[in-house]
Amino acid sequence: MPSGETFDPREVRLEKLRRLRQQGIDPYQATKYPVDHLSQDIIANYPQLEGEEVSVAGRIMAMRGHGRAWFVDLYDSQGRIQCHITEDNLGSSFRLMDELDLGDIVGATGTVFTTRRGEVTIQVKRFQVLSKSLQDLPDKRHGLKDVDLRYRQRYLDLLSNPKVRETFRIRSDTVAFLRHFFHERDFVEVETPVLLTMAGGTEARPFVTHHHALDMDLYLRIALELHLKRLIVGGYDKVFEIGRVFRNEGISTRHNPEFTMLELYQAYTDFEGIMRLVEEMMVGVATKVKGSARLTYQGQEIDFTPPYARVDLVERLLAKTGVHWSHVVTDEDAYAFAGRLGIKLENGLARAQVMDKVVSVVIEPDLVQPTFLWHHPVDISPLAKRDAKSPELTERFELFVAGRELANAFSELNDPLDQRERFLEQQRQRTAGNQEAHPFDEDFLNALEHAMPPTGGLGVGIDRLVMLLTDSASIRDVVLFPTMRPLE
RNA sequence: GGGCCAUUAGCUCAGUUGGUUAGAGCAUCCGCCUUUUAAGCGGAGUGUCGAAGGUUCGAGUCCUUCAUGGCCCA
Repeated sequence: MPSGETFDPREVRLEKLRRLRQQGIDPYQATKYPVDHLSQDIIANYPQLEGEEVSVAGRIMAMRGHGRAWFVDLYDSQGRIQCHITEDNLGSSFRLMDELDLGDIVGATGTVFTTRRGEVTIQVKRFQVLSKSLQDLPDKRHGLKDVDLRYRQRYLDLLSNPKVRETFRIRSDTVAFLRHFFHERDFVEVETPVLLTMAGGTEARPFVTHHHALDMDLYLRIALELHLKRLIVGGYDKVFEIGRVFRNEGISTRHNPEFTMLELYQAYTDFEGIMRLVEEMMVGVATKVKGSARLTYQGQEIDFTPPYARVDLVERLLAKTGVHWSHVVTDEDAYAFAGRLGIKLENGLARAQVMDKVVSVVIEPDLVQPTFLWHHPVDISPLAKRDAKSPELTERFELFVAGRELANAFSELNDPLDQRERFLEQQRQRTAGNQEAHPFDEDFLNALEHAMPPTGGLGVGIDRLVMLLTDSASIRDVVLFPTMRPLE
């Protein structure tokens, strides 16, 4: 290698940057470019735009040199537009092409024409380097494949894998649809606290943080439920929140420590009213973002056309195992039951947790088409209203699709004395060592004692919904920056 | 937490039974080329083979530990 030369990509690009600056061109000085067209709009409106001058800007993703001319593929937010840059048109500034690299951001202005091969192209009259890239791009054919790098350097994943941009566009469309859907139905969108002195609303281990000025530990929320119900007590009839919740548990293809929940509460309706709302919501969102009520998830055809099947939890468990829920009384009974079914479990779980696990193994995988699993026993539903005919059951349902829980809903428990009893039971479990047991929330009880109207509530895992809509196998494919261990 | 798998050039990947100086395509560098498009032609070859130990005359390859990720189980 001759002295002074280098093949190190970053050094080569830094050298080009130095040469540009020697010519009085600072590629980071531009503050704007008069963009008047996007790539696909030019292609779509070609016949009208032929011969017209347009200005575009974007990233150089490919360059094909032909002596005193270049073809450059410029990518903007819509996609690709080809530019033709010739010495005839550029004159002395043509030599700037020697200092360009793949990945640079440029603005180009010129007239629209088609090449001999029929591709709509901009005959560039002038161009400007808007930002110089000092790093190589991922492979232009294969994109970025390394899963670890895709998540850690999502910007490279996005700019080299078009399908990833599409996934997150669908995520944006999904959330936008839901907001519109609920605003249209007179729900009030609210924001409730993330930092709490106790984390309730479901059973999960919270993250703990510390407030220095108050010198006290605070918990990150694990659900939105208890604050939203306080707002129903406060007089709103319909509220919803779309927000991040945090659960301090394992990481898997279905679990990220932080994820997005939709929760809503509607006064003067019950879980059957919420079922109808869920059916409308699901068929609506699928139609909006996929163009159809039917979609394919991991090879399975899913049809969101209502009405959805309803499966009684206790009856289905009896049919599948020959055992009635009420005959499993103690923690030991539950472990023995699970053991007979060949379900391996860690030690130290309470009966309700064991039974939840049994249900997830025995019943849930079969629920491929949208199905409401309903009438959960009260002992695994500490915030749900009892079924009037069978007080050991609740007016609760979970929506399952492709064998996975997508939504959880119930007629909300508004009997403050019953709620107090259930918190006490949870407190007993906590004392017995169940770290996920629901905390005792006196202020929430106080709210209920001021009377909460009969209310239906719903929680939807937005990430799992987006997984379905984008046919994504892992939650990490629908979270832009999933939680990762740091390197080193 | 357990099992299996992966980690080789900037990117995507080969690398045989342990055997010479570790390869290909893209990207990069030099030269030619004014309607190409996986442009083309000629030339250059970039590396802590994830990390650290070990076995061996000899390790990308075998062994141990560790790191990160994936899949399955919990």
